[in-house]
Amino acid sequence: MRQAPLRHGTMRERNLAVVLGEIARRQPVSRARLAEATGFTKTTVSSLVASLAGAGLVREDGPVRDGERGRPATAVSVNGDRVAGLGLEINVDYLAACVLDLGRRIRHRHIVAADNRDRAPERVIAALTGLAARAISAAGDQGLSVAGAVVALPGTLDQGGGLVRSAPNLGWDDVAAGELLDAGLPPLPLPADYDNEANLAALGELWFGDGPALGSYVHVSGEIGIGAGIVVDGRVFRGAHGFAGELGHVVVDPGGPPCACGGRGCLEQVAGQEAILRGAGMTAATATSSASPDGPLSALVARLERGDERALAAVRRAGEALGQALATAVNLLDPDTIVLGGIFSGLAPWARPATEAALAGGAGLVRRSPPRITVSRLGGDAAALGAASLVVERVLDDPARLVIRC
Amino acid sequence: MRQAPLRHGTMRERNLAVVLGEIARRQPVSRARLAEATGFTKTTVSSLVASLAGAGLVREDGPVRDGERGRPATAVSVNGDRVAGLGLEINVDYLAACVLDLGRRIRHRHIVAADNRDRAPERVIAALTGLAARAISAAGDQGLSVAGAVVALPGTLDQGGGLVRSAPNLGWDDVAAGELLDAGLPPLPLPADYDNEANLAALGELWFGDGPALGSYVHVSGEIGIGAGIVVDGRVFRGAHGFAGELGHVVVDPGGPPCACGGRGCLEQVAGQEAILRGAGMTAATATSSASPDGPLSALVARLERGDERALAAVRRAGEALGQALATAVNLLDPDTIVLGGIFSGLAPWARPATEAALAGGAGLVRRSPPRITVSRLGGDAAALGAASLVVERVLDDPARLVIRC
DNA sequence: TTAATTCGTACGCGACCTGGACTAATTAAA
DNA sequence: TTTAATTAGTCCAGGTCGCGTACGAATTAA
Repeated sequence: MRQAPLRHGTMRERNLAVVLGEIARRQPVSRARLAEATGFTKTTVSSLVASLAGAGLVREDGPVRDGERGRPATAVSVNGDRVAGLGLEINVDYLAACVLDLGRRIRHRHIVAADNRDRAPERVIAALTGLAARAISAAGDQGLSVAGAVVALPGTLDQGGGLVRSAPNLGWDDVAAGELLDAGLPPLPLPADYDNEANLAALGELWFGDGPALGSYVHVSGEIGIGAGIVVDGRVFRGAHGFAGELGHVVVDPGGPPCACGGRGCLEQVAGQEAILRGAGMTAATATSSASPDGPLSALVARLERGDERALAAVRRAGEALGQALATAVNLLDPDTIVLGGIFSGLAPWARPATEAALAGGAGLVRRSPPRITVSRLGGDAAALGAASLVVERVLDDPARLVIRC
Repeated sequence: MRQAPLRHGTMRERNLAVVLGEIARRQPVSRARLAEATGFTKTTVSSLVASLAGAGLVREDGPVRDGERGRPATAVSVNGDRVAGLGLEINVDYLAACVLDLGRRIRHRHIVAADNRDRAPERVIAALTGLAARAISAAGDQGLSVAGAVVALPGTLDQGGGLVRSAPNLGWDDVAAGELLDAGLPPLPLPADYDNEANLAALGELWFGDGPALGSYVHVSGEIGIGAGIVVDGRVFRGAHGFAGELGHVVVDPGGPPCACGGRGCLEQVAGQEAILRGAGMTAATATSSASPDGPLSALVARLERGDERALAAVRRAGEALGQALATAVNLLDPDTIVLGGIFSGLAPWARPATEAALAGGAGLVRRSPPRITVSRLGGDAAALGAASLVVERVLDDPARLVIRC
């Protein structure tokens, strides 16, 4: 890997990030403690903290009387009241926006139901930029300035960002979503960025679920299709072109039904939302005609709770197929943990035993124990949360860009 | 990811690596050109080059008269005559050692046939350290000093390095190979390191095959078992515990024969060397009794060349199964290229069409085109080459460790 | 021979971390 | 209440290292 030349300025930038990261990790912490933790001298820490405080990223909490003898320390912590990140999400049946302050507290959260299937990209994006504008002004009302935005899209993106190669569920092909959004969003200190919904939902899990304790993990995020976000050491694994993690097209039944991707028996054909509903004897019509406000899925859950045998069998079958696919993923990716998100978090009580059994059967030899399985507690806008988190993480990872400005 | 504090010394270390890397990339190159390429001033480049030259890593080639007007440049290039890397390999039926100079030229290469199945680890390692000692003295005879060693082992290793969790084909379980080797190898400037044979063979491909043009790739390295080395941006992807890339246990036939890993229809059971031989009607006895010196595989190849229908069908079936498994790997890992190594490089003429067909059928939707397929041209000691390359790469990546010493 | 051009080095400057001395604020002991 | 001990944070001199400009060296073109 080609390394970048280092000069004094870069050194300072990195060290700002080091200290800010340590502050975030230890929250109220004295300069002296920071000096110990980082190995810098107290002088250096003071200078770095002063720069960070000047940018409003860090705040002095006043002296702390901790009972120890000696001069009391002045605690330093991340300033959650000045800088924020904006997360946006376009999905098949809703739009979402979410503002997170630097302490990763949710300051604004707005989900709008909207049927975006086959709607013109321009109109969808216009609606989203409207949401974004409201979010930014809501942030401003709380004294927060939005440092940047990340947008979650339900499709495969071009590596660089803005170009949506194909979002089958939206009916989009080669849509320059990045350009449209850049034009519609107000200018922000950090450039806007775009990523796959599955990847960002996975990151959401990192910051709002079990956190860094997850280690390396695969986050399954199925809605209509089935995707997976692969996170290794806190970073999303994207592969060479950003298409990694297409769990939905892992073959679990070589003789199974044909899939739009050209294969047969892809996981999506067996464990996708439509397949489950079909298996449970619920046509799309049955499902939508039911009085459930949250879509066809809650109707299914209702049947499961009632003990409907057909529904239970369909979900068990889906769980088993998911476990088979995950066994493959475990053999290839070796994660610590599997996180069940998307529809599978809601179906976990019924699907999980089958998933675990299939997983244990298929990934045994090499690793002595299969990975832990966790169920996501995040709601539908996990990707928007993850997107906003990513902005926050970027600021914490490279605060220099804001230090110069502010 | 936690970043390390940066001080002046670290800055210098990195910049040494930057300049050395640029020199390696542009081979005979003037200080002025280096200054342009890196963005450093000429002064800084001169200083860094002087340090590198002092350690014997870099050499002045004398003035170059290039026809341009102005003072002629003095070309600087990597000094291949002072520092070398040692690669070692333990495999089921041979031991190998290989010395590479900093220019990645092979200076010594030695393969010894040895049946290491169920031989005591101590004896195998004693034989290997003997090979290593001979390699180091051969290097010394050429004026080279060996900077470090990397050892390739055919099994799953503990993340940290030395501990072999399980090497089923050797019959090893929880063998502290690292400690045994550290005791037997002479002390070298860089600490010895250990890695899976599949990972190192994949790296060998990077430096001796099609090179960095491969981008991100999956290198299939089947001998008895089937493994894969995953390389992304020039680095091996190891997963959370170093067990990533277990392609051999991807399920390609859910109802297929049981595997030692607990699953059914693992790729290894369908496309492993034994399965192919069995499918071709060659018992282990037939194969070994045949007069082929290079093991059962060349007997198989002989039959294939003769047009033996049973052999052809078995290899086609294996190729197809491999393609199915690779389709899954492509969906999850999104590589640029697939490299067929191990037994599959020899069988490629017969297996490849089936592999390509299965791959194209199973990984279509998301990526518009399946990845390129390449056949490795490296021999059996690919892993030893990769291991030695890794030492060289470490020196080039962080020359500071040698600059201080020498 | 002179001008133009390019290469590499010398020397002073500035950025930034280091280290020890110093001041500040508190607790424990006298 | 005073004094010693302890801990926090700042100040200032010092060192490392990259930057920039100037300059000498070596060559080609005029």
